[in-house]
Amino acid sequence: MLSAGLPQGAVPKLERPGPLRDRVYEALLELITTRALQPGQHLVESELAGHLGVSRQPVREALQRLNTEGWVDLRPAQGAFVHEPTEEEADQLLTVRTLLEAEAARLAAANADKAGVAALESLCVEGEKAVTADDVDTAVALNAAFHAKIMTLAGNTVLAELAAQVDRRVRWYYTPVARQRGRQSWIEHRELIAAITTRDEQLATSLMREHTEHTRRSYHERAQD
Amino acid sequence: MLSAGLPQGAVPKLERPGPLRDRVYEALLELITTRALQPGQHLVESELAGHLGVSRQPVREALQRLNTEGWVDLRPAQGAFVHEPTEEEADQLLTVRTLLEAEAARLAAANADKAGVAALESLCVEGEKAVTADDVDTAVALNAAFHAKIMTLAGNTVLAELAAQVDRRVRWYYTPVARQRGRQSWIEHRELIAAITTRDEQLATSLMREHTEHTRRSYHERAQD
DNA sequence: CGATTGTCTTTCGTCTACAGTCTACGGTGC
DNA sequence: GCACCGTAGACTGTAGACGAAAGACAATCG
Repeated sequence: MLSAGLPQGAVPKLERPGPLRDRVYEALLELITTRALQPGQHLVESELAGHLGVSRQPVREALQRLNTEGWVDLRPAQGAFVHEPTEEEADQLLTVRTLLEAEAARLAAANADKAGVAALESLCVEGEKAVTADDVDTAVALNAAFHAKIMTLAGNTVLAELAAQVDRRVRWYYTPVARQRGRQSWIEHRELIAAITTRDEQLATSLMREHTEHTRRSYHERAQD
Repeated sequence: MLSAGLPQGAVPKLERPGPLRDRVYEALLELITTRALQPGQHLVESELAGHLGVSRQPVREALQRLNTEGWVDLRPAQGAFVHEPTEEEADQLLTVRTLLEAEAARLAAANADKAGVAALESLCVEGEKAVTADDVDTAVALNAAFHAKIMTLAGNTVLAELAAQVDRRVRWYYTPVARQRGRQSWIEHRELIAAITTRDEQLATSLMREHTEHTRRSYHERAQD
């Protein structure tokens, strides 16, 4: 017996660094979403490589992935540029997000079990707490977690992956808005939980649709300021 | 004036080879969709590189892109393997496709102009011709073109890009089915055109939803054989 | 006879080097 | 003074080489 004296599952699995390109990818994505790298900025491979302490190759691979996912534009023989969101694109992206999220809500209503609903409620409570405490960062994170949980409950992997990508970009475009729309958002979440609990697919769908549409409206109102 | 004696837009744009990785990408995608590379097969970089007459680098970049789009699985420190579709995944993918296509139909109904409808009708006529002539390959191609045209008419770039990816994978999974379901498919297309012409968004949505659902049903019936 | 360990091959992950191409700037002619 | 051309610099695109990890197989020990 090899596993004789070992503390069951507590073996840390020998945390491997994992492919370098992935870490570069995450680092760059972080830099982009936090606006450290601004839209339109020219990303020079050798610069990034030097700055991150790696070679150009992993940087290239990360940039290519970012390109396919719409974060950077890769102009041939010229290099990578941080994608510049347009009004139109943001709107289209939100349309798609509404679609995906609404479907997820429907599937979640169809599939959710007690444990799932309990998890949602727990997140909701935490979220309301964060809003009350004016802890915006936590509130935003919990909001993302809430939507992610619904995706999980929907049980559709393909849908989840697409939604994850779209969601992240939407959050990028709409960060200023998301930070405003705190309390109302969690009220709508509660209604959604109720619909899921009672297995009302129709209601869950339309609630989620309304919910994301509210975000769109907030954005356009804000844009007029 | 530089463009003085030039035949307007007939300048061949100086056909540049374009990034090598893209051509490798297309080549590999072709090989995968045509089953020349079978699901589960181990793709060795150096082999592919030698076979295509290029270095390993462009092959790597193409593989990474194929990975993010779900065509191959990239196991760390082990290499690329052609993705193996599962029943469950095919079903989930079709669910998403239904969503996206239905939304596209709705938007197309809202936006389509005379020229657009005319183009759809033209494709429909061609498609029916191909079916009558038992020209399956052409019929399949025209079917894809029809759906792509609807996407264009919808005018949502983001939606179109997602749908293009999902569609291609669905076609991969369901090729055996798609080749069966010829004539009925084009009848449904005609109904859809009618709905778009009359700007009936509701009808267009539900028709498209039914249309893709029929494909799912065909698949499951066939799976029972 | 079975399990384990050591080695060996294969293949990936990363780095370095070189050639092609685009951009920008300065000089020259009108 | 303005426009055009030529040159230089910088960056990307591609190729080749080296080190490292994973899997397979055989030899060895209990």
